[in-house]
Amino acid sequence: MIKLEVKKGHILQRKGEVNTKVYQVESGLLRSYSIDEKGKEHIYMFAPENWIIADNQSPDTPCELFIDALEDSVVLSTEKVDLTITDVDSEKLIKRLGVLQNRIIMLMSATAIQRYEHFIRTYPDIVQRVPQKLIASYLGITPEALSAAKRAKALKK
Amino acid sequence: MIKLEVKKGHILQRKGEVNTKVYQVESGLLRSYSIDEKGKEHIYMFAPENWIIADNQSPDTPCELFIDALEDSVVLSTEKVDLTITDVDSEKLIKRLGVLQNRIIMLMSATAIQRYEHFIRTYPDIVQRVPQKLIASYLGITPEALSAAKRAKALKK
DNA sequence: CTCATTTCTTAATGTACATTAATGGGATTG
DNA sequence: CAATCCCATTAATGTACATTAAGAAATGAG
Repeated sequence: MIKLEVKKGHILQRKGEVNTKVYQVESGLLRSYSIDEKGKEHIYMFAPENWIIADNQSPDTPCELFIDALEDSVVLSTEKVDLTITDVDSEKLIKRLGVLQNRIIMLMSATAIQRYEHFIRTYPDIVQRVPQKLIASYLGITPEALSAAKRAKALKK
Repeated sequence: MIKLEVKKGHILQRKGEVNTKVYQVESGLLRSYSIDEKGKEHIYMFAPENWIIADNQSPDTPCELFIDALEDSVVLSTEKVDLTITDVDSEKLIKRLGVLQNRIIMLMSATAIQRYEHFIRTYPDIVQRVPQKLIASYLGITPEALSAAKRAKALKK
């Protein structure tokens, strides 16, 4: 287990690399994201203080995600193989499955603005800390679409 | 742990109920799905033989998903609270996180036809067993869109 | 086998969001 | 302080997919 100090913008993991590490955020903010064929970024997860972030692929396959720092951060890095079964908290894993389940249902059934409202309710602190365009990327839409959706909503009131 | 024989079409769990059970499929095929405000179904997961299916919410909150049988099935039903930590295989949970991760990335970055091709590669057996409209529902599109996408693809060849 | 039901396909139209491009406002750095 | 960069917004146009409706094909029940 190694403690890392990472500067904003530093990339901890790249897609295609063998992914053997799990990162625990002590302070700051990390994110994981994919880049599609057209070069567009899609944020998979934000990881503020006390969150764990990693590529959920088996350790012997190349990973799908990039991980980098959105703020100067302090991170504990652990080798996946060093995590014994007793270390892994099944309850936390199940909780995360629940988060991903809700995310998938939202992506399939909710409009952009509904997903945005759900996000600011669920992660009010992150909204304050990152630019809107990154939230749009998490929601699966463009910053322009998010901007337009908020305007349309404001007009209705 | 109870063994259930469920007929095709039987609903094992409804949205809003307290969700205390985990189902293990011995034979047949189950699915979990949500129904949105407009009454439209969105399939979250197919569960053929040897799969485990459940709502990934904590056992004290009302569940998000319906679970029913797409074929006559035999299912082992277990109370979540009866699953001790030693029962839960962390490795399987992590593998499932990987599956959900890929699903989310696909939903955010791939077109309908790309998601379809990924699906038939990943679950070739399920394609044979369920109508196309259910696969469309899993992919997050309408049956009409899937039909059109396949036609467009065939024309290109 | 026959009828009824479900499923698949096609086509016309509608809509949410993407793309592109331009503009102005903060923030950041030399 | 000026120059630059990043970010948010707006508008025009484009596109993927939804919706609606109809008919054809497959499936299932009696």
